[in-house]
Amino acid sequence: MLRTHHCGELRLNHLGLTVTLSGWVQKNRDLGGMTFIDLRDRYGITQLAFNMETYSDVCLQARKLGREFVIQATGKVIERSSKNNNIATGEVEIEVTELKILNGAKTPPFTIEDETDGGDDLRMQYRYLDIRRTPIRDNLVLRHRLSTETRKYLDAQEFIEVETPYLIKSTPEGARDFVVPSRMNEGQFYALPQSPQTFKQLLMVGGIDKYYQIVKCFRDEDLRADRQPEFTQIDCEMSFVEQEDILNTFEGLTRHLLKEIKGVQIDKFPRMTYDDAMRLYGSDKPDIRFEMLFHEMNDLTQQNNFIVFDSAELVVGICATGCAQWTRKQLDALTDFVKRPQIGARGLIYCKCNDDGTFKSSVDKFFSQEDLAKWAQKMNAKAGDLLLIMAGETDKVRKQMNELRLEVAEQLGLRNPNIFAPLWVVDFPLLEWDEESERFHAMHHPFTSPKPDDIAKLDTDPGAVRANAYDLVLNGSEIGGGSIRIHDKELQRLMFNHLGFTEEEAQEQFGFLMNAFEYGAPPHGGIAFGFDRLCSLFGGQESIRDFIAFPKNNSGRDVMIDAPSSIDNSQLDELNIKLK
RNA sequence: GGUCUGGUAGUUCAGUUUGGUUAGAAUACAUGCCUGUCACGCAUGGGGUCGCGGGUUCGAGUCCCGUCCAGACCGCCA
Repeated sequence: MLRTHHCGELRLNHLGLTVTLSGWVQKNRDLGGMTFIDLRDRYGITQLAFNMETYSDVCLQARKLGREFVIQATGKVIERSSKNNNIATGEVEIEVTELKILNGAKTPPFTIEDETDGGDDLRMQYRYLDIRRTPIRDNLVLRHRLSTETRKYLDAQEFIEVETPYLIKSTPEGARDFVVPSRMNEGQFYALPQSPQTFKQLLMVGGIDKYYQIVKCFRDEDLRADRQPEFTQIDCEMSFVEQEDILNTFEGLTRHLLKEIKGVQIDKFPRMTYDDAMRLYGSDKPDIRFEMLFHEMNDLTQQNNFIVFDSAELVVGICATGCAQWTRKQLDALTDFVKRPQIGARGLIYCKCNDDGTFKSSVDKFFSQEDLAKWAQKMNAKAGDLLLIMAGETDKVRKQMNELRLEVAEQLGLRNPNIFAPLWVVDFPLLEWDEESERFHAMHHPFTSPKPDDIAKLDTDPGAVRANAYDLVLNGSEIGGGSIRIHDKELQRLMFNHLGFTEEEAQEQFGFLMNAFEYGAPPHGGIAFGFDRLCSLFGGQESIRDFIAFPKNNSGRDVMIDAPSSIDNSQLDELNIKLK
């Protein structure tokens, strides 16, 4: 037997027991007459003790053990004469009588410790060593628990998990597809799914009623800290439901996960329309852990000969509570922040609400104390608060102010990862104007149903048509999104038509779905959660990479296995592919 | 496609602003000493293509141009 116990379980009540442990050498402390070795496995660390007086052969052997050697040690569990409260097994140690090296190890390129000295690049190249570290292992355990609890909850709600194919058909809508050549069908290609969207709808036509799948999806787009080319969704669909049913069911899932994994009880999931979210937060995924709402200030700021305000479509401000004492340097840094090309604001106007009731603004030349007092009143500011104001084109300035709001909140420590504030954003627009192709695109996807009241506007004012679409936002991150789908063939045809598909294109790309709708498709809708992002939020981190066992780097490469890579000519020949 | 930051010992970094002696620190590693360590301690030692290529200069880790790699972001992600 290679081990009788693991390295995290021995306690005082095991005293006297002869045990065998196996694991990795975390650290070797050679004190001369004595040697201590920290033996590590997935479950913890147990100290092995070696004494020159009692078992000199074994002790001499132990002295030579290097980091990350794989060893097996047998001995008696004894109480430590000096205990270590920092580890769970710190009251006992093993008096080793037999020691066997199961495998040697080169010195690792970085230290296998919680605070490693290794950089990202190196850690990714030796990811199998990185995974030995507790923080990474904990993340993978968290991910496992989240998927387990998700399955428990959905199973209890009578959802069934159905696998859908990975080799499917490419469609030009949406993100770029990863493409797989077909050897047996010369010149033809599969695509990897961006999501199982059409298949889950076909499962509804198939009468599967409540479907879910924890499933890999693939998008060939540029990466970010929270975006990988292959990622995992909790994909769900239900039949005979309205929006309300979906929101309730998946609010339940989120509540369950927060309670089971984080021990957080959230009773209310507030709801906000897309229009309100944009107006009050400048974002379709507002972080509502803190207030700092937008205040539209056009009425109080325009026609005052201040050209920046007078020429603006929107003047909008936020109130940073208690920040009136911020220095010129801090305010200049904020101004630089919004003027960075990524944000692109022209400038930032501030007004300090001093403790003595006076106001100090960067536009004192144009506005009197009375004017500024009105601003403060409108923005519910008190003495000691700081007003931050930007002006410009409505869409742009909202976006810029959203960035500023998040930055200020960050500086004020209001983005606490241990606080969870979920929010439903509802009534998304159905269509979105795309400047590049000069046509409307589906904001969600082309299977999303319009609000019945708005269908008439499809011809007259397409941009104003609202959809039965919703996002679940958690702490300013979109963690899920879905919609009530179209189940009527004629309406689906109409949608494709409005999205600029010809009859033939629609038939060629989505004929299978429209045909299915002719055979009794039930009303249905669903949602998909970004599982990696959910994991990182629950783990309190910005990047999803350390919640994925083997992630890709910034350029979509796996630096450990060195993929992607070229393939040899015989493979290309077989696939009938010629490279340029 | 674009913006920004970084690349110096096995590793993490300092040094680059203002070019000039033998490129440093910590940690890791090796050797020796040490019987209660747990960030063990002490002593000694080895370890460098300053990402790569070109240029300026008497002289380049340092300045200039190009390029590669990594990270963050914008575009993109129905």
